[in-house]
Order: sequence, then C-alpha cells, then structure tokens
Amino acid sequence: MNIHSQFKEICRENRWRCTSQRLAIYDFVRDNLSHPGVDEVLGEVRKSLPAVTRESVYRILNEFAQAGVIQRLDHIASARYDSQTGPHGHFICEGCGEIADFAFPAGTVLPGAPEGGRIHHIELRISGVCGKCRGKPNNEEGES
Amino acid sequence: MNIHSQFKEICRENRWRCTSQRLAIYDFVRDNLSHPGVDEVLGEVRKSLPAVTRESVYRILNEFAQAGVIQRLDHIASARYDSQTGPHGHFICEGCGEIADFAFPAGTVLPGAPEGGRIHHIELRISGVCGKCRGKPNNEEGES
DNA sequence: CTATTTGCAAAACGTTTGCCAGCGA
DNA sequence: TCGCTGGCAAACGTTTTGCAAATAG
Repeated sequence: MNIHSQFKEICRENRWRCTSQRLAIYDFVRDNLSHPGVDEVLGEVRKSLPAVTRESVYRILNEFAQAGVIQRLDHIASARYDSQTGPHGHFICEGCGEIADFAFPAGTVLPGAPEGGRIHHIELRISGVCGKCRGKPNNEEGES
Repeated sequence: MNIHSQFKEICRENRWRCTSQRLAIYDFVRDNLSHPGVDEVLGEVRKSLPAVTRESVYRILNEFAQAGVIQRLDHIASARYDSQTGPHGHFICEGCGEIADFAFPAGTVLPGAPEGGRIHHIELRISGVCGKCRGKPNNEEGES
C-alpha cells in the first residue's frame, strides 16, 4: 500500500476531504522523525504548494493529532511550575488540564545523558483523560 | 532551619535581593505539589501582597526555575509534532530546542492508567543541554 | 548611595477563530 | 450542486520586554 492510498484510507475513516494540502502535509509528516514545528512543515509543504498558509498547517496538523495519526508534543497549554525537581511521573489530563504526580514503577531504569550532554530533569509524562473527565457530556472517549 | 532562613540562603547563593515578593512566591511554591500556574501563584501571593503583578510572578518563577529551585513543566516552547505515537523517549535540549528520540531502556515497566482514566501517549521526557550546546560561549554549564 | 527589582505599559509571539470564496465529492 | 476547507484577516491569551520609580543592602 503506497502513501497516497494510505492517505485516502485515513481520509475516509475520518470523513475528511482528500485535499492537496492535507496530502502534502501528511506526506511530509508521516514517518518523519525530526519532530517538526509548524514552520518546518510549512516550509516543506510550500515547495509543492506555495500558497499554503500557516493557519491551515495548524488546522490540519491539529486534526491529524486529534485523530491519532500523529502526536502533538506540547501537552501543557500554559506555564506550570513544580517544586519537585527530581525524576518522577506526571499524568496530564487533556480534558481539564490537571496534572497528577506518580512515582516511577519499581525497577525503572533511567537512561544516561546523551554523548557530551547534561541532564537537568527527567519526567515520565503520560497524557490522556482522567476519570473525572470521562463520562462527561461531549466526551468522545468510549467507555471500555 | 525554617523557610525564611532557607530562603535567605538561596538568595545569597544566587545573589538575589531578599524582597517580599520573592519570599511570598517562594513560600507558596516550595513544597507545593499542585503544579500551579502563574495565576494560581499570583492569586495566593496577592493575599499577603495585593500589589504584586503577573509580570513579576513570571519573572521570579522563571528565575527560580533557572536556578533549579523549582522546575518549569512546559519544556517545549512551541507546537511540535511527532509521527511516532507509541511510547518512547525524548531528549529536549534547552539550548537549541532540538528533540532527539531514544528507546526505553530494556526492562522499563510502564504504569497503568489512573483510576477510571485512559492513556493516549506515554513519553519519557528528559530535558537538559546537548553536547553541541555545551562548550558554546555564554553557556553557564560547567564542564565536568 | 547604588544597583537591583518592581510595577506599569506595551510589545511580541504563537495559536486560534470567523468569514467568504473555492474546491472536492 | 452542496458543503467542507482553505486563505485571509483579525482576535486572542500568554509570556516577555523597556523603562522609570521604589527599595534592599
């Protein structure tokens, strides 16, 4: 299955129109391991579609993320501060934004600093929906 | 050692003036496990110092974070997207903003969803300074 | 007394939104 | 044809910055 038909499949699943902008963005983002920002995507996509705007890139990437095709990495909307500076875990609710701490499971092995680098903070970050926010009206989440 | 003298100690270490605003913010943030945002801190601090501004809270919290007294949780400045949606690790350089993937160390135990919640993404996030950014001029980081 | 720090105001920045024309189905 | 979508422009909220007055040392 090539990228184009894979894309059409995804469009059908999500009831999206198969537009050139969506395809170009999907084409660049899919299998891309460089964690691009909006401007990287915009720059690349404009090589084939010069008229594309930043706003559309935002809209489409956010659609992709919401559908689970890709992941958006800035889970926390605005600045939050934590007095615990040592390694621990955070569960971040996408519904209410609440952040809950948890300890690392026993036996967790922490990776070392990359070649020549230095580590400041280690955080096992889990994003999802908390118990309170599931069961609320307008919540897409299934029950199971 | 009480909080006040602990605070004076920290001020001395960082060559800060020991102002009432800094003390009030330190007082609220220190040992606080609720991951407060700027407005939570502002609201609490204004109970004792009604004239404090949001801008000062930002400035002081960011100083604290830079000194390592607390941690700021939104490590990623602007939106970044990742085609890998499964659990993996990210090393985020505070200097250049680059994000590098790494696999979980063998034997890593992933925690389950919290009571009644659902997990969307799992990420072991490490922030620090990469090899390239150390050794650069204007870099506070020591060598060792 | 001096240098730092605050409050104020405004800028800067990234992101989202409303609307109409244009395009896909 | 119909309605989703993209481009445009403008709004929006958060965070940062320049400056003069206030204040700690």
